[in-house]
Amino acid sequence: MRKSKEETARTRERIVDAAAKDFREKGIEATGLAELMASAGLTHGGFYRHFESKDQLIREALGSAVESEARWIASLTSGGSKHPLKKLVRSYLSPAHRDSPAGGCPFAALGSELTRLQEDGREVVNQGLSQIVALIAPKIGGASADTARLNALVAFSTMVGAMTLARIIDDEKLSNTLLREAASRVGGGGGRVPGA
Amino acid sequence: MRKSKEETARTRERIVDAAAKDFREKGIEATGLAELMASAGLTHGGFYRHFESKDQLIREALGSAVESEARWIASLTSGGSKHPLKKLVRSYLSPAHRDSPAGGCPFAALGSELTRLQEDGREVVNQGLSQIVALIAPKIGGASADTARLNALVAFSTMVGAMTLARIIDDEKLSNTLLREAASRVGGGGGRVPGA
DNA sequence: TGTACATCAGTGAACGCGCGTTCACTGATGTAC
DNA sequence: TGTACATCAGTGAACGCGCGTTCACTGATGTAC
Repeated sequence: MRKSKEETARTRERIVDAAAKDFREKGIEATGLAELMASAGLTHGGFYRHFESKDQLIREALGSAVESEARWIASLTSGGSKHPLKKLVRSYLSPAHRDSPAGGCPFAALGSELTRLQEDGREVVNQGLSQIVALIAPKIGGASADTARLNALVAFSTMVGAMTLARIIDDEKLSNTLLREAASRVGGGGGRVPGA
Repeated sequence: MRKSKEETARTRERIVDAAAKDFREKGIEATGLAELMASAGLTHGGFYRHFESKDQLIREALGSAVESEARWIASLTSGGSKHPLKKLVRSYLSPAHRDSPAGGCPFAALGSELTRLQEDGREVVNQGLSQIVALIAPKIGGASADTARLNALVAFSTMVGAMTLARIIDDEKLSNTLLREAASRVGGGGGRVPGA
């Protein structure tokens, strides 16, 4: 049953993608390898042909999730939009994002689990965070580049916290209101944004 | 080895307290019953004399953690303080709180795990959240009582998000700066607060 | 280009381990008279 | 108040189960000549 190099590479990618998705949906610890391999269309025995350990997969999956968030932010804030920050904030703090954590922000989906990561995983996540902050900073602005980065970090804190609480809150109306209000506080207020 | 009613009640409380602490420190799923009973000074076999299941303990421990946060907020914001909100925000967003999650805010310590709780646990946590918001609302103010509560909820979102990210961030200087900056954004800025 | 052999991706059973839960047992507490 | 018995908090061993990990095996791919 040996597979070609290309197919092997594609399989590996499929496992990382499934992990990035399952981890955000069910939590890292709560996701078993057998379950995860099944959602990549494989049996669990083959896992170790691709990875040394679950820890290694965690690192790669978190890296992938964080990178795809960065790409998502970059695509929303680039292009000739008049209000890139508003677009980003509204998209992030949308009910759609709240209701599908599997494809969304790993900081909101896994926040408290990320604080307990060991060194290697923390490094990946920290690098991703500073990348995200660097993308938001020029859109949010500030007296200096440092101030802009700090503004971006505080704004991102609000977005992560509001999304986490919006997912905890049972009352859907209150949850929606929180998202809307937090968005307006962070720079997503005012009129409609086309395509957001 | 039967114990008196009073001692039995104290033992039960000790288990709940240990759980409230261990859960916030290591995560709910990651904390085993044997480990938890040991930190209450018992062997694991006796657990089921006090609780029907781990799920029941989770509910009680979360209730306890959330209640003690409400008491903490109440004590900080009551009394004749001139700047009760500032006092609360600075205390919440302190490096001391960041460095000891075991005794701190369960929303910051367990945020993403709380989003995956089933019905009973969600209810406890939702009730606690609205209690906390009700305590902060009069201190933060707003055009109406509803607006004040919404302001409080958004402010709390920022606090939870900033604390979560501050715990993820490896660079201690940046982590401290985030806490300070988030505090000033939420109403904790300006000069010193005596006793905060 | 064709043949012979080594490699290795994927399968499915099995490993030890720690989990939540159950149980027989002990002996101090609580209760009935 | 004192005695006899039932209750039950806590212990420590054991349960089945699912976890991460390992392994023998299969057969298509890759390589050497």
